[in-house]
Amino acid sequence: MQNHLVASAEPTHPLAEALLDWYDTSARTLPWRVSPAALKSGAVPDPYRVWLSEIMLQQTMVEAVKPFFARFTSLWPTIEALAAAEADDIMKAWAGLGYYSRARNLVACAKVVAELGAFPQTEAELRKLPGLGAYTAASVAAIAFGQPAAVVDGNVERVMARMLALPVPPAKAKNAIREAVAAMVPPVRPGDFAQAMMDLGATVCTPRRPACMFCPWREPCLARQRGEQDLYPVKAPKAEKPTRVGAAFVAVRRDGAILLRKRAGTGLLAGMAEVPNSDWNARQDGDTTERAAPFHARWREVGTAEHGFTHFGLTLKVYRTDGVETAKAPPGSWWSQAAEWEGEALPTVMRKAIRCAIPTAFPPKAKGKP
DNA sequence: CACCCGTGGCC
DNA sequence: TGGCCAAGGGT
Repeated sequence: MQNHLVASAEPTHPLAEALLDWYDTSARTLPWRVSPAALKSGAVPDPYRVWLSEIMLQQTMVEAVKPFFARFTSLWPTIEALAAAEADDIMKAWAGLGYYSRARNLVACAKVVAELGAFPQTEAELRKLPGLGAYTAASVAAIAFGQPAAVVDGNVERVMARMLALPVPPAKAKNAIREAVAAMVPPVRPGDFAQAMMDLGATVCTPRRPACMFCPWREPCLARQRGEQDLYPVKAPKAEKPTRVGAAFVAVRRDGAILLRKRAGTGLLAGMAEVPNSDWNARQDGDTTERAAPFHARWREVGTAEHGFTHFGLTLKVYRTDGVETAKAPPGSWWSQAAEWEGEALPTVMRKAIRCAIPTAFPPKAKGKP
């Protein structure tokens, strides 16, 4: 029932026409994308890959997603395979990508879809699935199923803020933006149109120094006409970001294993692994955090680990003790051998803390030029 | 609607 | 170097 090839009597908006022409020659090649040429030749997108990529791309840059997408599709090539997987294995594979509720919703969504037998194909039905909000439901409907849905993400907001010279932050004009986009969605190639808007925002209409000379919309763009493209989108005032402090405890057994435990199922880093640690408070008077140690031992302070979360910064005092006996492992915890650390569901802040205590753990990836 | 929820790259 | 930013969703 996919209607990628279903024509319509409605005309395509001139701006959509120009954008699709630009997309035909300028589309990015992405592992989860069916190229416009392939699509025209009859290739059909895999809804599973479209959905998985859209979830991973939420608030996450393309380059960060690529290795995770490759890993996931290798481990779980289909939605049925993913639905049958152990949730813990999925959390482990997600470790490092951030926003871990996405991974929990991914598991829940996979089970629902596997039960249904297939993804629903309409925006309204997709919207009911866990982890699919307005953006993702529209994007899957458009890209995977050829539905004329209005896809509005951060890229589209920025593009439209400049097109319309919006005098307010895009978040304050969501309805106006969605309506403006909906009026442009073409009756054919709505999925390409959505991806073209996002490619335009990502490669031409960029947050800083937009490359207006290469933009298919440089003539109609109101901000560009005024030479004020750098003034948009209007920024919302930023909220203050407090700093919290806490303590983390790296217990090293005589064979080199370290003590880990699992975080609570809700809230920050829900369901992820951690080294034992104190509460993270706004202020710490003295070193009372040391009382949060998992057991009594000679804890040496070995340094601090800094980490920035979305809405607060964290400074963790890191303590280490060595030569621990196995009998001292508290219930709910487990000993993890060095060879297993990379595979644990450890978020980045915990990897930093462990690296602080054990410098050979989690070596930074070599990425610089030789 | 305001707030919560990660991470790494960039200038 | 630190603030800003990137294909949002849930509550």
